Amino acid sequence: MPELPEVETIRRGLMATIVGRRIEAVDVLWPPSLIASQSQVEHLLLGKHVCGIGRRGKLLIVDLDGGEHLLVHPMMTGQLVVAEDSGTVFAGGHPSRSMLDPMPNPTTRVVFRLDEGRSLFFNDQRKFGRVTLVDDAGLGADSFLSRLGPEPLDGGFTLDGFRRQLARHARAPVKAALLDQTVVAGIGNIYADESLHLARVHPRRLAGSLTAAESRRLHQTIRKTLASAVNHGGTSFAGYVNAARGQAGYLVRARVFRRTGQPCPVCGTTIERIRVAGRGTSFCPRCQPYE
DNA sequence: CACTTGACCTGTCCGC
DNA sequence: TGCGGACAGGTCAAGT
Repeated sequence: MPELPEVETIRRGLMATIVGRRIEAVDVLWPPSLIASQSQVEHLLLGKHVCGIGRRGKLLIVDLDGGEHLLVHPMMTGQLVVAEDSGTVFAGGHPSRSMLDPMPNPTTRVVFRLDEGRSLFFNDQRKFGRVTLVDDAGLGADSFLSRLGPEPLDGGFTLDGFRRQLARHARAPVKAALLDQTVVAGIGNIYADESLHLARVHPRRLAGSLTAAESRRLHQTIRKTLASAVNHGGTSFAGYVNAARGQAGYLVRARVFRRTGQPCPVCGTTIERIRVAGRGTSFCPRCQPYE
């Protein structure tokens, strides 16, 4: 469930805690989590310094000197935790367990031992997440990275471009289009529902059926919703603790996500839950009428 | 090409 | 109490 705001929050945490550190050892506890051969780990990873942390959509990019990069996709339950030998926890991500548990914990898949007594733990309860080692060329040619749509909080996410993408998916539910990472990068189930509610658009409306005003509203609410979530440190769930900022703050502000059966904050109508594009979907039947 | 569905996982919750 | 099944969700492969 880490979407753009959660990954951006992780990125900021890692900027403050592992940039400049050297990788001294890599412990692979569950091999499928790390897409890199033993030889690559030994020759391309060990001894390298972390020189920057980037992000593209929901993908975190750890830059190493020597032109190598670790692409981290948390998928649903992946988290990155930085801890010191003393036990101090510095940064986190979406949790499946409390990040204050001792590291490694039973969900730990890969451990990057760093200098100065620090370690970066990749934990992933459901084993869907991946850490992939690529070089500069691989960064550009990566099939996933190169196909991503624009960053929604950058100038490249224009209204005209968004409308063209909606037209391309004219016969799909608009929510399916929002979840398509080639349309716009970084939106997942939470912020799709939140953006659609704020824009007063029913999630099952066909993308090609939106009026000019509706697509303009949706373009705006995507940016507004994501920016707000980034400012609040992303959406947290039970057990999530970010040592730098405390509990991440967006969930209590959610308007429809995980609020099935509760009153809509705008009109008081009961929030309903339906299935759209294979995903659980919450919406307000009054604010977001199908017609 | 556009769009939908199932597989991948595992912890949790539900009904019997 | 225990068990089977549904559910959660991001991406990709395979299907219509």
